[in-house]
Amino acid sequence: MGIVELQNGYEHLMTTKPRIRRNPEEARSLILTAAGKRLEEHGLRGLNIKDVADDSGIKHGTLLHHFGSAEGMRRALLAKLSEELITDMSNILNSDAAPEIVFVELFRLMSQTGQTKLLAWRALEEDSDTVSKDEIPSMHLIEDIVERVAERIKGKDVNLARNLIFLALSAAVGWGICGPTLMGTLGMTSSQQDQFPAWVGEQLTKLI
Amino acid sequence: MGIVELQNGYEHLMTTKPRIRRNPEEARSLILTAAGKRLEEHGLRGLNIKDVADDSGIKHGTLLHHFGSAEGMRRALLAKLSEELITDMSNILNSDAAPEIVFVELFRLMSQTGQTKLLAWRALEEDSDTVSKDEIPSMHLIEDIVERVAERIKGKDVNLARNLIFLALSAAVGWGICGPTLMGTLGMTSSQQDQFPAWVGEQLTKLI
DNA sequence: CCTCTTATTAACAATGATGTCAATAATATA
DNA sequence: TATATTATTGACATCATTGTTAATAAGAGG
Repeated sequence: MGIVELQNGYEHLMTTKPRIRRNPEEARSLILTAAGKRLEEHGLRGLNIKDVADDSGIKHGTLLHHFGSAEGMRRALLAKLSEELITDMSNILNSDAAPEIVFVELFRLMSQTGQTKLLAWRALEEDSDTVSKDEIPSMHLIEDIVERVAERIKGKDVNLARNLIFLALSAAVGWGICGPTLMGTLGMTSSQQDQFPAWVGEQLTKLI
Repeated sequence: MGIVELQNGYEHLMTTKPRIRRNPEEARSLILTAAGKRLEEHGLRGLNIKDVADDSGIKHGTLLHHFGSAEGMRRALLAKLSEELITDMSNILNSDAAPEIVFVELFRLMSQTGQTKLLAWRALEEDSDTVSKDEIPSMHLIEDIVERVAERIKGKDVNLARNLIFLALSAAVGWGICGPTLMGTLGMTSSQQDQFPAWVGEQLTKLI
């Protein structure tokens, strides 16, 4: 770094600044990781190519070389985070754990600020075209999960299973998005707040 | 408008452009209404003072005069929308309607894109300091509502009432934020989707 | 060792958003 | 009517963000 910042008149002594040359996947990965951190810590305004590039230790021109445009970078991040979220959800729903545990885990997952911001970001993206279909990973296994839950229900009611899963998911999402705020206005103590996920699990289990 | 756009050399004929002078509240109201529309239709990027001013039929300098800064305008909008949402929620919860109806109404409220974007926006606002406490309208009546629901419960279980209300609210929020997307990946038909709010109402009523 | 590809970089250009300021005019108030 | 207040406006200044380009150098493959 300092090598190139010599006083004027000594340019002939300047050593060319060494370059790190990464392969494309590595560069893209570095950038998207930094971008994800920025989204968590600084919100959407943090997702500009200059700051993301700085955090990744590269120049913003290089970033543009890899993603084409600032929008391109953002869409890539959106796709990556969406995929990760779906994977996490699937893993939880697909586990052998008891229903109550599953619900608590779902709530825990959605409580992470990263997931909250991801969902909020997606909700804010005005035209749904911005998120092209093929960027949303398909969730083949979800049908298996629905059936597995259905098996625990008397009469193997698939629709009931689907509704229950959806209720759990949307409650978890709502909790992640504005749990603390709502809790506050509802006058809940923090211990009541902590118990809420478990309580939901307990109640929903009753509906099975 | 056209009056001032005469050819050069005729400036002496120019009539001074008439000015509309509004009182401050009216001006602020005009601006925030336009801003709200832009948030719905264009997302966060639509909330810049130039576009909002254009939509309100005023100059952006005037907007700055009333709100101090672009951030000031956004915070004012956030406060206004939050207040409206809380009011709407309170009205629904406070109505005499049967529980199932109440739940359906809550879901309908949250399905409006305006509410979705509001919540998403709030979730994205990085530092919670940005939303100062006094901008969130207090919800005194909520305690009354909780008690009224509790009266319908055997044993007047206030905590149960609170939890139920919160479950309904967070499910409605989750539905508003990513209902369609999740529904799609879960393989629900559109008629199943339409029935979901009513189904939730039915189920939650069982828990009373 | 030579050549080709391309990741990387600095410097610059272009655009957009935010904010400042002095002048003006509408309205209230004396 | 005369004066004070302030909402309004255009023109300008500033800053941040995005994008472009030509030159450079790291590494792959011959």
